[in-house]
Amino acid sequence: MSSVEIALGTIPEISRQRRKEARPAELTAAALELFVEKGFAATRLDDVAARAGVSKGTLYLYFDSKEALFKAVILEGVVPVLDAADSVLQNFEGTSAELMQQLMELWWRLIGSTPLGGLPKLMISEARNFPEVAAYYHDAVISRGRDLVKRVLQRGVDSGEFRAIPLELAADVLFAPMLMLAIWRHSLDACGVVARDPEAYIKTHFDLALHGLLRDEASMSKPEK
Amino acid sequence: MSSVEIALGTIPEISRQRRKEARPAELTAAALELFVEKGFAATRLDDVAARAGVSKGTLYLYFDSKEALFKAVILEGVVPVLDAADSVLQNFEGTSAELMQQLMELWWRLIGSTPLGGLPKLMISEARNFPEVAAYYHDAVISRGRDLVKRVLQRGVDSGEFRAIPLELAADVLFAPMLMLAIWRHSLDACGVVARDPEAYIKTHFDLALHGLLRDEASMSKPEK
DNA sequence: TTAAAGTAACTGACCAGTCAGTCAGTTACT
DNA sequence: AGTAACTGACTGACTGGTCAGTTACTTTAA
Repeated sequence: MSSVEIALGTIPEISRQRRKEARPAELTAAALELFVEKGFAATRLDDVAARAGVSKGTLYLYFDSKEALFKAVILEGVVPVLDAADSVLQNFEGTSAELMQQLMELWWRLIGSTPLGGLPKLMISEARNFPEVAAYYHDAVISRGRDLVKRVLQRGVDSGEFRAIPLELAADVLFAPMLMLAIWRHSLDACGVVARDPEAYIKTHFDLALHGLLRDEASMSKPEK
Repeated sequence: MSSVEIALGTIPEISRQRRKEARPAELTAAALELFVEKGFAATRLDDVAARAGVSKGTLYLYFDSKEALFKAVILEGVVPVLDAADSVLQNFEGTSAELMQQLMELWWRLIGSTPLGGLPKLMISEARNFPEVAAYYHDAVISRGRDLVKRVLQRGVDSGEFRAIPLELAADVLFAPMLMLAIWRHSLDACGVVARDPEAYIKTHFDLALHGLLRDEASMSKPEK
């Protein structure tokens, strides 16, 4: 009966006032985890609330509907970080290859390896069920990210470091392995399959992106031997 | 009242006997489309049945449960094609670069651009909800596909055409852009966003995979100018 | 200092709609 | 006449969303 000794929350020593400010973020964090794990439709709001340490009723104090919660998860997850990359690009001094490596590692550290790394999987899974959110995500994240990569490539081409390649297409091609790394992590890798080592994967990707597979260009034009 | 003039199926002129054989495939085809579009949980069996031109009751004559239908969709989609690639590899005469290009185009023609191209998205979305199916898919498709790519790479390395690279990682990295191409097609590309041109995308990927970004290797060691 | 009144945050039982799964009955073929 | 294929109304479990009631804290006043 007495609920005194049952179910102490994880962070009980905070006043309700202060907690109110933290609640939306706690709820969206819980929702992100569960949406990524189970998908939007298969996630129960009771579970989201429970994981955030509140009841379902409380969830509805902060979000009007399940769909509103979904949108909040995306919008909140979208805001940060992309600016950080922007300023790295602006102020960078070294070669474009180095810049590229830096950005790849930055992305993995700040997004890929964090809970935010689940967003690509989530957005891919649900895009067709939430076209407006998908459109927003496309404009706010994908276009911007692609632009960033394109600018790095352009920088390399301008300096003569990179070959001339179709920027738009190359940007997508070069970012795909990073996306897949994050996606694996939240899908098949999460069910017992032996996962890749992210560092080594990124290193290999970077190496291939720069040098390609061929041993040397000469052997292409000259007959072998 | 009379259902005579309502809702003629698409292929009405076939006897029930003969239809019975085709039903499972018709149902899994309809289910694949809807699972890929909406996800497993959000897909209604009434809709699957309707799209296949039957009632829900009929669906249950062929599949025991929604989950059984899901498994059938995956298992059926998995069986074909991979063998075709195998034999191409065995009998190929040209350079490994040519072989790689052939296989990439083959994959896109037979899988990526067909309804089967939805499987990666579906499997990624649902892997954690169906770990056993994911494990099967991993063994039957992913491992085998990865092996195939590894063998192509090995062939190139052995002949001196390719540099020595970590096979396992490189295989994943090089296949990622192809997977993403198929995934885009069934997620964000399907909601109004301007889609890439697959041919051009694959061409760029192939070019980058072979030659990399750098203009020439020499410029790496020598100072520029 | 304490107690009473006030209020914002929170709860969980409940309701209404949905959908996987069933089965008695119908239809088309032999 | 017999039967295999098929139908669609039905049910029971589940879950998104609501709201009357409870709890934890603050303010007022004696």
